Order: sequence, then C-alpha cells, then structure tokens
Amino acid sequence: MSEPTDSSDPVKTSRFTYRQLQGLRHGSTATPLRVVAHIDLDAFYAQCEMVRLGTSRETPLAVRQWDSLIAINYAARPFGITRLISVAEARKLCPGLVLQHVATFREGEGGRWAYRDDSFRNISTEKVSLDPYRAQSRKILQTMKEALATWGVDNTGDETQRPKQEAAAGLEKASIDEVFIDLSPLVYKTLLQRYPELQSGTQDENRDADLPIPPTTALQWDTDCLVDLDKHEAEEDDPDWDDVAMLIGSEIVRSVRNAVWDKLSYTCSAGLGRNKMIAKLGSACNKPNLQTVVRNRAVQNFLGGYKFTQIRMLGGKLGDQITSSFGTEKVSELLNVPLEQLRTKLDDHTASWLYGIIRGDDRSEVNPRTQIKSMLSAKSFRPSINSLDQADKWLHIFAADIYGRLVEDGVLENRRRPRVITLHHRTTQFRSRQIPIPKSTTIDEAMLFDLAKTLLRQIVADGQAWPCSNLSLSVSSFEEGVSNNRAIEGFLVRGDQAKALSHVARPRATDNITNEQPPAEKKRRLDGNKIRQFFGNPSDDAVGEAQGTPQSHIGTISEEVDIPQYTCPRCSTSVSEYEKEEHDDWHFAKDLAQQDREQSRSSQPVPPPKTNPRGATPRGRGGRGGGSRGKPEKGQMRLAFQ
DNA sequence: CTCTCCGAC
DNA sequence: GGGTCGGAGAG
Repeated sequence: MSEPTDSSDPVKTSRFTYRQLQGLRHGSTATPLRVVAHIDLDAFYAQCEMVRLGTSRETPLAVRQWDSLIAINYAARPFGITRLISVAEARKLCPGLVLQHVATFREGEGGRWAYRDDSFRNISTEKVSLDPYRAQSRKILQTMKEALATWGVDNTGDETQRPKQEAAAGLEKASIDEVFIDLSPLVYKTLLQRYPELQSGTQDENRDADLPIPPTTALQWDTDCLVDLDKHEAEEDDPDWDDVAMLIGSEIVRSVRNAVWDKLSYTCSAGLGRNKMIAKLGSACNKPNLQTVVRNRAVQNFLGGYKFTQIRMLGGKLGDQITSSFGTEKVSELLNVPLEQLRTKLDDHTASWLYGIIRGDDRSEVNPRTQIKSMLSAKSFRPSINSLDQADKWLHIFAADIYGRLVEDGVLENRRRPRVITLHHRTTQFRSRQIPIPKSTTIDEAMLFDLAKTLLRQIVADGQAWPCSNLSLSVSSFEEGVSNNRAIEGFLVRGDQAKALSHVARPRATDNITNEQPPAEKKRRLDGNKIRQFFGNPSDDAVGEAQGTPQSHIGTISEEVDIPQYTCPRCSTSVSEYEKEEHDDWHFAKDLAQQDREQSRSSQPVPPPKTNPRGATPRGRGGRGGGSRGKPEKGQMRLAFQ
C-alpha cells in the first residue's frame, strides 16, 4: 500500500512465490495454493434406489432396513422423515412415501442377493447386502475419474481424443459415497495454460521470487456457495493466486459433478478448500447438489463457527476428553488455549495436531485409494440363535458374501489374497478365533465356509457359546499376488459364474498341490484355463504362448458360445455383451489398484492423534451423552473402499 | 494371535 | 440408535 499507485504497470506482487506455485505441481501438502475437494453423494443409498427404480427426484423415497430407515432422499425430508423414526411413523407423515428395503442374502441362495418385497418380515433368515451400492459407487468413481482425465483436453481443438493419462488427480475413496481429490496438479496445469506469464519464472533459479499479481480483479464464481471472508478481509480486495486456484478447482469439481449427473443421474455436493479437513466440512454446508468454496481468506471465519467435535477424528472420545479438559466445544474458544496448555492435558503429538487443526492447518495427504485390508460379513441376531445348526447357515451366507467380494478384488487372477480368516462371536461377551488361510489352495466359497465352520467349533468348544447375539466372519492380511499376467487380467469373472468355475476346477487344484511351496506358475495357469474355458474365448495369443495351452482346451463350455461378444478396446478381450458393464467395472478397479501400487510408496500417513490413555475414560458405551451430538444430517450409509 | 476399542456413516 | 463396516493398539 505504501507503493505509489503508478498508473503504469503496478510493481505490486502476489503474496505467493514461484516455489509455492511449484508445490502445486507435485501435490505438496504444505503450499498455501493447494486445492482439495471433498465430494459427497446426496443421500446415497436413497439415490441408488431412485435410479434403480426410476422414480423422479420429486418422489419422496426412503431406504428401509428391517424396521429402520437408513436413508431418506431430499424430497422426503420436508415431511419430517428422519432416520430415527419408525416405518409406521414415516408412512403417517408421508403417505406417498416410497419405501424400499435393501437387498438381502437369503439362506440357501448362496452369494446371490436380491430385492425382495417381504424382507422386512424376514430379519431372522436374511442378511443385508450392500453390493448394489458398492457397484454404483464404483461406477460413480469411474465417471469422476474420467471427468478428471478429460479436464482441459476438451476444447483444445485437438480432436484426437487422446486418453491423456498424465496429470490424473489423486482420488481417495473415503467411504462408499465420499471421495477426496487433490486437484493441485490439475489446477497447476490449468493455471499455466490460462496465465502464460506464470511460466517464465518456473525454470530459473529464483524460486523464492514473488509471483506477479493476477491480472483479474474480479472472479466469476458461478453458482458456488462462497463462505464469507474473515473479519479483516474484503470482497473488494483484489484476488491473489490462491483465490484463482480455488476458482479453477471449483470449475473442475463442477465438471465432475456434471458428468456424474449427465451419465448416471446422481447428484452430489462438494466442498473445496486448502486441505481435506476444510473440504470435508465444506461439502456438508450446502446440500443437496451444491458446492461450497472455502477460500483461504475465509478459513478463520469458517472454522470459528464450528464445534471442534465436528472435525474429523474429534467426533469420538478424544473430542469428549478435550471438551471436558477445556470446558468448551467451540473452536473459537479453544483458539484461546495456548499450545503449552494443550500439552498439559494431551500428549505432545495430539496437542500439536489439535493446535494446528483448529487453525485450519491440515497437511494430511489425499491418499490414492489404498487397497482394502479386510472384509467383514456380519449379522446380529434378534432374538439370539441357539444352535450350531443355525449358526452354520449364517456361515454359509458369510462365506458367499465374502467370496463374491474377493472375486471382485481379484482372487481369481491371483492378484491379491487374504492370509487370515477370523470368526467373531458374541454372547454376553465377544470372542474371536482366527486361523491362517492355507496357501497354495484356491480360495473358494466352500473353503471359506469350511474354515469358518472349524473356527465356530473351536469357539463352541471353549464353552458358553449360546445364546449367540452376533456372528461375523472376516478375512484380512491381504498379500499381493505373485501373478501379474496381463492377458489373464483382461478377463472378468465374478459372482455365480466365478463360483461355478471354482467348483468345477477345485478338486484338482486343491488335491494336487502340496503344502510345500505354492506353485504360483501352475496355479496361474489353472486360473487362466478356467477363465478362458468359461468365456469360450477363441484366441489370446499372449496367454496361449505363455502357457503353451493346447487350443483344444478352449471354448469347451458350449452354452456360452452363442452369446454376442463384446471386444474391450482396452485389453482386446472378448466377453459376452452381458458382461460388458462388469468388465468395464473391473478395469476401473484395476486402474485404482494400479494407482495405489504406484502412489502408495510416496505417500506418508496422516498425522493422526495418538491414542489417548485407555484408563482415563470409562469403558464401554458410557463415554458419550445421549445421541444429541448433532451431526447435521447426512443420513446414511456406508462404507468404503471399495 | 487374540482381544478390545475407536471412528465413521 | 443400531447395523455394517475399516483400522489399529495392547499384551
């Protein structure tokens, strides 16, 4: 301001340096120019059912699980329907409400889930399946990824639609209906395209020189919801590069949301900010179908209005402990507590983390979707079950459920495989037993069931197994497969077909392989043969050569040969038209996994608060007061990667 | 490994 | 508030 306002070119410079601009390029978590987005599907389970059933956006709809509501769409909310009320109350409040029960597995039907009109009466014989929502989640993620990949290559007159694989934004699937995206690399690219003057300084040595001031004096925020600026900031002030970066990020997010709507008819809400914490809080501010931008100049004002218990990682006991230690839930009041004082009640690591987080400082990375680490299938029993017979039936369903998901994860191709299987059992207490999954055997449904059965009998032998109120089966300790056969990976096999496959081939696969070294090569060949036989794929040279497989082994399942074939443009694999969609899904999953493998090396764990002293808080469910801690909304759902 | 706890949705 | 997850620490 002390500068003379020369009417010629201003000497005024940006608050940011070339070094900070460069930080954008490789996803530095420290640069103040960083742009992170959080995108959240609106009432996700409800939207899935709206799309599946083809109901209009104006039709009130709720998703039912037994006698509870687990998701309520936005058309139904004005009627006062919440997740807490009963089905009968909901009907009374809104006679036109569409109530759709979640899909279920049913005893004796293996891994096939289905939507059934009478599920709500069969809580004792059915188990919820989230597979339909997982499938939709995958498609949505794929669409988002494609939108990001094509950002900026659309209107360039370059008609050759090159995939443009570079500069793919880091995309972290945070749950079944949420993603984080670090937009920094894309923003960087766009910034240099739009403002060529920024390129000049990127090569020379003077990285700490200030950037020139942005040429624009007013930014067009379109339909974004802008969080009000901090006290001493004014909208009239000229924007700096962090504002411009945020605007570009906002355009990218809008294009992603538009793609999801145009292609799949899902609406979502988004938050944009300098880091994950800000973005996450922002996405919940304006729902449904809106995006909220928290500029750096607005962070203080934004955070100051929150209870810190709404910040990620502070929603549980740690948040409670902090609340009681310092006598407030408000961020604005906790800001007055000096670091030293935080340290008197919290361990150093937690204190430092907390001190920064309430000031908007969150350097956690957007982790390209980490590989799944465990899978669990569970059922609570009301009333309890009382016999091995009953329990075994559930173990069958658990095994089928988990097997289906393992297939999606690539067990058949030997890409990944769990090492351990665990059975949890609850009477008055919880107990669990686990055993290794034998290596060198093909994992299939029957094998999982046998292992589960063994575990259950161990638990029963320990005594006091009945009545049982909860049972769950999980697999964990995944390891990367040795196999990386690209040709085989080009196939997709899953569900019943996969099951049929494994059952056919299992006797040989399991009986012939010794317990010694797992013959990975041999196993891979078996898998390859099975897959090819199933699809009746007439030619795959890579596989054929590598394995020296006689062509006569191919195409032996005759009932498949008449199905119209689809040739995948990516892997030149032929699958039935019927399987095309799932094949595409499979590619998507594979891409994500590849992305994980490539990027997991370079990413560091978040600085999560250290564990708090166990003895300091009462055990059990006593820690929290009545459920009145208000999560504003966000009705449902669940789950994650994958 | 087993058991327990946390946090999220 | 419960069902359904994923993850990690203590011993």
